Amino acid sequence: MNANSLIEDLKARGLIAQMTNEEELVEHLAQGPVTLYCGFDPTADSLHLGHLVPLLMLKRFQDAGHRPIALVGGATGLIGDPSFKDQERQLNSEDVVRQWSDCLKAQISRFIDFSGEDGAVLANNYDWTANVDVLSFLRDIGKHFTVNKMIAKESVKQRIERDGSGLSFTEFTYQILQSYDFQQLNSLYNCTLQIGGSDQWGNIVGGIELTRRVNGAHAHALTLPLITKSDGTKFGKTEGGAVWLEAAKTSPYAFYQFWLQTPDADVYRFMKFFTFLPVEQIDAIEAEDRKREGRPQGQQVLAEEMTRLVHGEDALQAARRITEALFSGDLSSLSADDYAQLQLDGLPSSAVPAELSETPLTTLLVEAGMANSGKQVKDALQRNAVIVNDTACGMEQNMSAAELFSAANARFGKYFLVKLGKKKHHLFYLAD
RNA sequence: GGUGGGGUUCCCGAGUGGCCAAAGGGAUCAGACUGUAAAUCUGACGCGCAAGCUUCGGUGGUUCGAAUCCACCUCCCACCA
Repeated sequence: MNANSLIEDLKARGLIAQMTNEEELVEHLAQGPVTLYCGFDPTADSLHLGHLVPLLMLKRFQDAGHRPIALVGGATGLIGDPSFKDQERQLNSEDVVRQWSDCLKAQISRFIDFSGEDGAVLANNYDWTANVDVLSFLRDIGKHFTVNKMIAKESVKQRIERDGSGLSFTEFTYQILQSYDFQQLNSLYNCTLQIGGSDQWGNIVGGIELTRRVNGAHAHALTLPLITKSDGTKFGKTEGGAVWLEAAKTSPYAFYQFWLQTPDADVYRFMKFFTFLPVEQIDAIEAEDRKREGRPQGQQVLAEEMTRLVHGEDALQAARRITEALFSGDLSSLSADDYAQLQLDGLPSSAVPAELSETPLTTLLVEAGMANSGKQVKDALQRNAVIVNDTACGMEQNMSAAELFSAANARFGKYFLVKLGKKKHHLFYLAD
């Protein structure tokens, strides 16, 4: 893919929010492989969906022949980025941040190819920040920043002007640190492009300026749009919170389901953002869906692409098997092996407690993690929305757990598939 | 250090002595309708199957009774020094 078509493709996908001079950037990219970077601060032990777009963007550039640097913010993660945050954040301990940094490194490696001499680079800004002493920092770096400009940045303006919040000097300094990263990466790797979410524009531009002043080098910026949902709610959240890229935190099945439930109004847009399918193909799918009656195929395609990309082919197949079994409506067709497979595939499951005579269903299902409180289960019971092996249960069965979960009622003498509402499933099994 | 304003259930935000587990909105969950979509309508929404239990920054007090009054403490914000 040549430089122009890369940018053209990104535009067609709606993946570009802002760029520094487009012509210059296109020309720069055309002149040969460019080294670019994107930073990921360790704010948790896993990346989540919000990180995926920039991460994949690095991959898009790599696929187009450029060299990405994935920067883990071992240093910046200790400070906290105030950009567009309405509150000061809690500082995390160094140990925790270091641990999280390692987690992120492992994840990032799954998406980008770091092998080979010209392969991608995995960097950590802790390496060039930790040993800078205060005086050098203030004299060599701080001198290039005017507070006037720093305050004027849109990303911190709210915090400075708004009543009821403040901005600590610590967080205020963040933009200098990030600028320093860019300048360092420019020196170390001749990195000339930084990408990031559109909220990073201010920080990136700061880095461009510092790079010019200190290194005399010309650098570029490209930001990605914030992913929004058509209904205005926040993208990437489910009942359980963020959708993580780590299988242990968000199972491939849950991940697959998340994408499958994408609203029609968002699905084609998301396909352009998140998948590597050509834009024409996505447009074709959309056109086809428009013509067909009933259920569109977009969500299916999106869910498969994403699950395969993040968790791999095997995990995708497992997620599909579970989905097939649970939503086809016919549980009687499942064999004993199928039940065992569901469990292996990652359907949430737990053993039936030995003594149930005193345990209401509400408690049992809450303990299994199917609901947050007994009230929710009660609500479902009152509407006959709790189904144990195809038997709908009402409030009057609440104290009948022992009977419902008896060996006599178990499938293959062992399994109980419990459904709460339409979408929550849990496999109970009798312990041997 | 001074003065003033504020801290209410996941979030926003009413509530100034009983009728308050606490208005309203948002988020969320369930039901109907559908396509595991959206929109709409219905219900739930501190905890508990229930009896009942625990909340309104903290502690102590006044009172038959406090989120509401008093004292002290604490945190946040604004202005002043």
